Amino acid sequence: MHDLNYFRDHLEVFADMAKKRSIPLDLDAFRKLDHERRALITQTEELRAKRNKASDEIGRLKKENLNADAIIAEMKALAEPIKEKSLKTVELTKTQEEFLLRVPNLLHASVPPGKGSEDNVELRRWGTPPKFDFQPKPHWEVGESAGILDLQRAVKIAGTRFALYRGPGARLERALANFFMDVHTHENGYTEILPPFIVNTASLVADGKLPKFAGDMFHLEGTDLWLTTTAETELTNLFRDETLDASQLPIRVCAWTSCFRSEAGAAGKDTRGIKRQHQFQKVELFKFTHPDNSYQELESLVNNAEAILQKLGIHYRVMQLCSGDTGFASSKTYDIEAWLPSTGEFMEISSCSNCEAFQARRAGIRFKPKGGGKSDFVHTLNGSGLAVGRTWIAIVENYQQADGSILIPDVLRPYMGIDRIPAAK
RNA sequence: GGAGAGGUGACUGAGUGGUUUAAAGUACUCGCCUCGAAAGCGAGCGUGCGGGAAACCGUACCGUGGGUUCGAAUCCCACCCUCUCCGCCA
Repeated sequence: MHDLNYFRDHLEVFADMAKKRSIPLDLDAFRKLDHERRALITQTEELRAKRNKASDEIGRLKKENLNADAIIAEMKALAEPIKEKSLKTVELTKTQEEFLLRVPNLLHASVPPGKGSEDNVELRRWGTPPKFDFQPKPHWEVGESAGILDLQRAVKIAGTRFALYRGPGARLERALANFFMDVHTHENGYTEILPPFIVNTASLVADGKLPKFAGDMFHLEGTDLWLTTTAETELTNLFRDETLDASQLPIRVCAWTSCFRSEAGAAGKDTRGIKRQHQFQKVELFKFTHPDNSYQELESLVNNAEAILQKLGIHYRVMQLCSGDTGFASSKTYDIEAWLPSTGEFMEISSCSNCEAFQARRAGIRFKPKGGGKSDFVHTLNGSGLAVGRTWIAIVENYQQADGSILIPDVLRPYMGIDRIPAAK
């Protein structure tokens, strides 16, 4: 969310942002509402001031055993208009907040213009695609024939867009998660967090998921609770309504969680295989930083995520998202995309963003500057390090062999206990 | 799930209807004192919103939301959370 005073005084900045993101933003409606609201507040507070003064007077008169009936009668008449005006004020304030909660973050100056993913800019590539002397198969075929992926039974148990892994397939998912967490905690300086996988409404508003994206989540009926769509939500809310000390920054945390997405509106997209699921595992990287160096921290965050793919030996590219493709809460986002030989295309496997103070303001996460002075909002950064299920896909596709077996990359062998997943059980 | 106790500023903690703007202490910041420090003394010390060029003024906030009243931290109702005990349970 944006600071109300800044928003009001810089409407042209926000009009420009809306244009770059190709979203509608009715600033005239805001202007009118804001004007009306402020006029009403002034009126209400004048009446209240009058009443407060009279109440003091009544108290004084009563103390001295003097008659106060005349003033009391006068104030009684004031009660109704005060109530009426303050109710209207609350209503207008709510409308205004609702409006502001739906305004996306401002974009960093370096974000390239563009409408959608087709306008994202490729920054660099690492490695090369593996060479096959046969036609590489898609992951669901490799997985099903090796007996490590069972989509039919997953449908029976839960429904479409769910997966069931078996034997070394299940072990591979667990091995990847452990490997990621070990690298980030031992080599990259992140502290491991194991948070709840269910979050309340307040946490989602603070994170920026609500009110706008309620349709993308699973809501637990009759409660204030939702299944988490990403550990970003839990990690953002670690320090909600807390003031940190500047000397503590940056704080780097990571978490392995299950994530749940209803994928409403994704009908027909990625229906084959396990690329787009209602439930998947992800290792999330998260930083709370001083505003002065959040962009340096964004670069190292991306590098931390890239390091995983390098260790696994998977060919990838890093994209900078254009203005139209940058997420609601983000000022600047890099995507990492892993190579899939079956389609000859890259697949998003990580998304790393600097949200600047956008989430911190919603969540009330401040820091006290070193030399003292007024506290300010931290910057929050998040990124996948990496999506576990999609890395599973990348491993299975890139390391498949002509006989249907799957080689295990060296770094994963200690976690798997085997160097190859055999073709048949 | 049941019973009891409790939720007040960064922290401790007073405050059961009004002449007061939440007492006091601790911590913190500044000043005086000192060669320097401690102690002592003096002052400051919340957030949002509205008005104002500013100084500043006004207003709201004592878990949350309603209600009673001319006036609520204080009285009433509902809910949430924490602690203790019991029950259940991986």
